[in-house]
Amino acid sequence: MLTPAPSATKPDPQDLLAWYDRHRRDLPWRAKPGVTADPYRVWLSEIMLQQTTVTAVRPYYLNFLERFPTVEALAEAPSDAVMQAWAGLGYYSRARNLHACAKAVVEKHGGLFPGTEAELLKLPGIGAYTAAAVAAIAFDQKAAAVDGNVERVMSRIFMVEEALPKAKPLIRSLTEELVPADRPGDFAQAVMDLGATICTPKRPACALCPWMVPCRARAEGLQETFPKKQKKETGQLRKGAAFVVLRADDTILLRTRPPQGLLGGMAEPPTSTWEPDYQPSRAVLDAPIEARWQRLPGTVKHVFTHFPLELTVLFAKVAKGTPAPEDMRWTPRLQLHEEALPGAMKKVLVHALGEIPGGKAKASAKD
DNA sequence: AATCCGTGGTG
DNA sequence: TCACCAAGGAT
Repeated sequence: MLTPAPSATKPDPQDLLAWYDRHRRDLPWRAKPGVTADPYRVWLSEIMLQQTTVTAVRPYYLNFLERFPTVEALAEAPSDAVMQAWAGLGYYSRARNLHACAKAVVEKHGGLFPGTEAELLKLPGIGAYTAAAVAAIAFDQKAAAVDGNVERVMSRIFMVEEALPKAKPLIRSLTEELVPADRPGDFAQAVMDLGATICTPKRPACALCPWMVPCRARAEGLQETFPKKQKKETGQLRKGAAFVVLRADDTILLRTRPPQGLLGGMAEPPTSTWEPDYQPSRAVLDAPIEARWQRLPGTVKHVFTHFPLELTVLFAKVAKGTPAPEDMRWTPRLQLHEEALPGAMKKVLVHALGEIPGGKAKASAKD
């Protein structure tokens, strides 16, 4: 051979499992060592953890478990209660699918989650990753759960030059070959713990890594350049107006967004359309109700996945008995915290009314 | 296959 | 400030 192989050593799953036994994170949805996990809790946590940090999920998970202790309880709950409990966590289609999935498990599977990847995959809100994760963690199936952590770890270990997402099939097959037959669930959680605590996106702690020796990227000093990714551009700023109406009986005008699309099924004060060239000076023309509108100083800014939003807030007081326009309703100000209000809309209400009693949105007045 | 979906933390 | 990212799925 004229050129030496980068590394002939293969990563040993047992080395990772030994590391996991000493350094595993203690998480509320994670069963104690040697104990088989409850499928309902594993599934619930996996849905919440999709594209969401452990820190953000923890309080929501505990609250959900208290309000909906079993899959039956969740299936029987009204949709409003589920959406309200999810409000603030983001990606609200997850909440709708979560509810639909609970109903399907009760109606089609007698209240017991199916134990194979293929059957799990048929349920709403469960894709390739979650099916494998639940199968491995809750049912000891030899399944490869490939999430963002695993993609990062594998792309570094094997120095995958192809960019994501094109590299997904290759990374999946590389992962499948490493899943051990004896502890597939622990292996899945071990790779994710490694990615979350050692093999981090920036400044990975390679010196502490159980797979430092076989890691090809580390051998080249190029670990931080993996995984390669396609760039995506940030969206254009959209502007609009939000209308906060306070009726004399201390109620606020709200509506529910359509079930599909952005913030689907969530509550909000009425707003104009959101467009790049929206003129706030003409916002009163879009008002849902006739009133003496007061344009509040400053704006509310919010960043969605694919575009930033800037809302001008208009405020009005109206007389008791004023009827709500079509498809809108009056909610007592003291019950706003029971509404399924996404973060952006909480910011709007806080901007106009001050802190929401029992709410937990942060104020954000600018300009 | 590429786009659409929230939010909060971080360097 | 800002780009990046976090236990992805549906269409």
